[in-house]
Amino acid sequence: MARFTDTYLLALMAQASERLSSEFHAELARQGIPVSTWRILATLSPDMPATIGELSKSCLAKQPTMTRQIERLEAQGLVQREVSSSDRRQVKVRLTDDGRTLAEDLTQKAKVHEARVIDGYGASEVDQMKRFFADIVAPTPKA
Amino acid sequence: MARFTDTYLLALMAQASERLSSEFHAELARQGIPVSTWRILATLSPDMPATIGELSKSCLAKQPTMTRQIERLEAQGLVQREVSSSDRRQVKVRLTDDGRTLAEDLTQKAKVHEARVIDGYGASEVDQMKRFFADIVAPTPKA
DNA sequence: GTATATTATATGAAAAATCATATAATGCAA
DNA sequence: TTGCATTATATGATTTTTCATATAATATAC
Repeated sequence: MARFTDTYLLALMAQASERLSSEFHAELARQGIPVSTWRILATLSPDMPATIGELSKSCLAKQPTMTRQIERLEAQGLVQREVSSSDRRQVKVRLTDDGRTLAEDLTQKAKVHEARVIDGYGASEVDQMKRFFADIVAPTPKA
Repeated sequence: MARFTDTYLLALMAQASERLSSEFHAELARQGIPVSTWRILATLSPDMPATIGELSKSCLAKQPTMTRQIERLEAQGLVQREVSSSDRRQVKVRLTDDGRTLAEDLTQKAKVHEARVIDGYGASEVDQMKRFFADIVAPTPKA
């Protein structure tokens, strides 16, 4: 009898995701950058402000965690926050110039890594995969 | 210009993985079971001992984290540990009867949830996906 | 408009994860 | 065998994350 997790889709998917990311995460570690910080910078790149709530969804963290991560990044001068004018409950987070510089460097490296990961799979296969994932994350309404 | 993370494969994959799992994780939460505990129980199911190192890889946690999670589960009577006879550095972790009972209940629910997630995709598409992920997790040696 | 419900973020207290390193068993070379 | 590198797990100190809940703004019903 095999392990349950050897055939359970969500376990395979989570492990595959982790595996594919791990080399890049090691590169981040060499630069002293936590994965959680990378996710925030990547989400705000190239210059796309987001609220705490949007960031917490996108970065797979709970809201209180995100509030505190943003506090840290703000203290490091990588992001700045500002109350949203349309809804004063919301906090809009955006990259500072320093943050943008770092984010551009990292996203560039991420693209290189992505190309290496993708290499070996067919372009159409990769495209199909991206659409599959993107549709799960933000489903296109069915007709 | 779109967000970097809207087209970055690894971000899409991680978010899709999280999204698909979230409903089941909510079910776990209702039973007061942390996701980290679920991952361990699932890995040891149906009755497959594993070492601390194997568990930490499978459950996406660092080794010191896994040591402490296993301490907690042992205190709860869900798993037991034993020094491996073949290599006395290793610790073999296995489900107790109570642990197995809980794990069987949860894996059953996970299968039901998986079926619901899969529903809507073609069987061959799902199969292709599983093979794709499984091959990333445990690559089959190339000829 | 007022009261009530809902939503977005913040925060204190507690739990968990992580880093760096220690300990101990094994493998390997000479 | 001895010595040295490697591997597996444990642990102290610290940082992060999380839970529960507070605060404040907005939406809704009346």
